[in-house]
Amino acid sequence: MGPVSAPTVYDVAERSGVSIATVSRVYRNPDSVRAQTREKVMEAARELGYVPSGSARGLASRTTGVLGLCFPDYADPDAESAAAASDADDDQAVMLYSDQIIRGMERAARRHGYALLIAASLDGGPESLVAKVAGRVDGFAVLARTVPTADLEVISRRLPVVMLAGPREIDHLDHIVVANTEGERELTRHLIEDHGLRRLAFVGAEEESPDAQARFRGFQEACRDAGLPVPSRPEVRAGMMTQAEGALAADALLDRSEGTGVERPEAMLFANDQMAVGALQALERRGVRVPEDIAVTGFDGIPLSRLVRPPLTTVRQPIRRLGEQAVELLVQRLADPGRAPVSLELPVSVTRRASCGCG
Amino acid sequence: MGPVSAPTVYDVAERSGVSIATVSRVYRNPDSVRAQTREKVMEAARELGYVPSGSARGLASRTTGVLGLCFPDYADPDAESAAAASDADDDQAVMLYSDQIIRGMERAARRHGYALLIAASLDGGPESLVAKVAGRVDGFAVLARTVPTADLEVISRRLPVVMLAGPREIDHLDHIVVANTEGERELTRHLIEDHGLRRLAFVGAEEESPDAQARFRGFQEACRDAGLPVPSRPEVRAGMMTQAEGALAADALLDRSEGTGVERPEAMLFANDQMAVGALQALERRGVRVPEDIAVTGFDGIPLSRLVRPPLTTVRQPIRRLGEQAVELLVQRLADPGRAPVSLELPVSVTRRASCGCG
DNA sequence: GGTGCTTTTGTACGCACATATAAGCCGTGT
DNA sequence: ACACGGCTTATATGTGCGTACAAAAGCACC
Repeated sequence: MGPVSAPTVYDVAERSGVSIATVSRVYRNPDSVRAQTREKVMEAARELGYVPSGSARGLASRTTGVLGLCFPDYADPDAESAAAASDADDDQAVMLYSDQIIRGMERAARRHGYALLIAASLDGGPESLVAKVAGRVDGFAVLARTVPTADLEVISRRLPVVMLAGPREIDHLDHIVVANTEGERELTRHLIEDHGLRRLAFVGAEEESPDAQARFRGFQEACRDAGLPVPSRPEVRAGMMTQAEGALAADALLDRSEGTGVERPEAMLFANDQMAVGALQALERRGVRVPEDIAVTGFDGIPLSRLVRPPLTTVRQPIRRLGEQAVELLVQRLADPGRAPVSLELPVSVTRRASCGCG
Repeated sequence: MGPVSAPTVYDVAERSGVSIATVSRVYRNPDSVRAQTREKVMEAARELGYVPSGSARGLASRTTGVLGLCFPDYADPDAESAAAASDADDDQAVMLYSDQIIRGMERAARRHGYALLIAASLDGGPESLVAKVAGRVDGFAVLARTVPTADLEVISRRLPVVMLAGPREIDHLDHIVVANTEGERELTRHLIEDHGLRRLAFVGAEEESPDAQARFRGFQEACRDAGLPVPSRPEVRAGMMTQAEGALAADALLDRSEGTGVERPEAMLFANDQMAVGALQALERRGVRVPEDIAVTGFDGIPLSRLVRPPLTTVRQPIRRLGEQAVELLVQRLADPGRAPVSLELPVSVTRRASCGCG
């Protein structure tokens, strides 16, 4: 039958003829209760269908055993049928990214005995989802730009918060980024030095994406180091870092050179893999060969990047590690709330595949 | 500053000169408090860094606003460096599956104002992760075979539980499955009738996988319907439904026919996409062409299936939908605890691509 | 049977908030 | 002057469990 009014410690205590303290001990520290008593209690609990109330425990013990994650979900949660039915490509970028963080955090959390509470951020009144999460966890991670800084300011005074993959908006928070700039610089250097390419076009994204910005900086640095002209802004800016936008960007770049006398770029460097994959498709449609006619690169190292034809040269980003590290930082800070704020930069690595002309 | 001792309603009430009840109202039902009073309270809260305690709220209101998910994680959580560094392929099968459920549940949960608490199941004493989750949520979903039936029996008497993708172990629970048998039967029929294939080899998995079993039943039925010999067991059984195991299975099948005089099968039907993808790689390595020399099919319809060469004919399974439906069932049952147990079977659809000889 | 310990169990209070109920305020109508 | 009604806020109690401290029960030994 369905759930009935929930039994409490008192019910179990009464049924097994002990006090509530003993019932509590059986669950929190079984060894502190004589085996015989423990059995009595556990049997009564089984018979009654007793499950300890997490809320009551949390209240009494002042800890929840749960860590949280707030991430953005660009997809409209109401557009379910369309998205689910077609597994819309446009979703994949964000999805893969946050999914991997979730998985990384879940694993690391489990190692430390925590469960994971996740919520895509949503703007709202004083009762935003963020506040809800914040009240139910011992600490949590926030993907950049998902929670208003003002809210974070308040919340971070009450519990540990670690900021992921973005600018450090609040300087007393722990903070993790990946080496976007270094990675793109190294990738660009590879194209220039090892493949002798000169006319490079960087495809960025909306200005607000700090990742895309940092990667563009790396691109600039490599150009400068090589003595090439240093563009002050990306050649093209996509709106959403999706496959569709990547295809559009590639088309735009080619159109630009076909009509006019401008020479076609020798390489397109995309701010992420999704766009690069879309570009590969667009190029194939136009009969432009990769890498013979033009080199293409991405950034992130998502699984797709290895499976497309040609396999995509990219910069592998340890996304899952990002989630794991977030948990580690949270756990460490819970153990030592007083320590100085930590800022980590996770290393990335250039993955050379066929799309740039490598093996 | 690190987190300090958390301010409570009392602190906010005192600072803003109202009672704690008013503070509570401001958060739970802002409109029930005069705007002027509300502002006073909110400002005090901001100054103090007040965040309502989810535990206390849960206790007092007897609801948490959180739904849960228990799923299996076959990966060893301690093997972090190896797995994270290489993004091991072997992980992907499970990962994609549970990740999609997580995403589906998260979206649907958010639509209904819930957050999602996730935990990979872990055996343990009376304090297993499952119990922890159960105590902190208003209801939760369980992937088949992740929680001992005995535990579920107890927990389901206290709160709604919906069982996903597996046998209905407890008959008073809500339950969702996908049409595994029908899907594989239809797929097999397609190979037999439309491509004229006769020597079919089904690659299953460890016996305990109910999904693989159900799919094999569909395979059997199609063979029977077509008047072909009906195998009583899969041609090969993989251990883990991973790419690596799929490759091994493909090799095993080919080796078997090469050495001996046994004719090579005309088609390999894998119990899931991951194995099929691994098989494609193995076949390519051996110089066996797909679909000219042999047809290959999968099951699940993961994004990869469309990207591999050749694109994989498979059965699309609405995994994300599974998660969404789980939430819907939970929400409905929370609204009406008395209603009869629901059992859903989600439809699947055969996706014909090049790997079977289509298009 | 009593003594000095150790182990096991019980009592009582606190955790932070929700909410039912009561009280207060203010303007209106009698 | 007083009762009334609608709106706002305060008081008091309940929520289920953890735990310090106290009490009791074992237990070994004299």
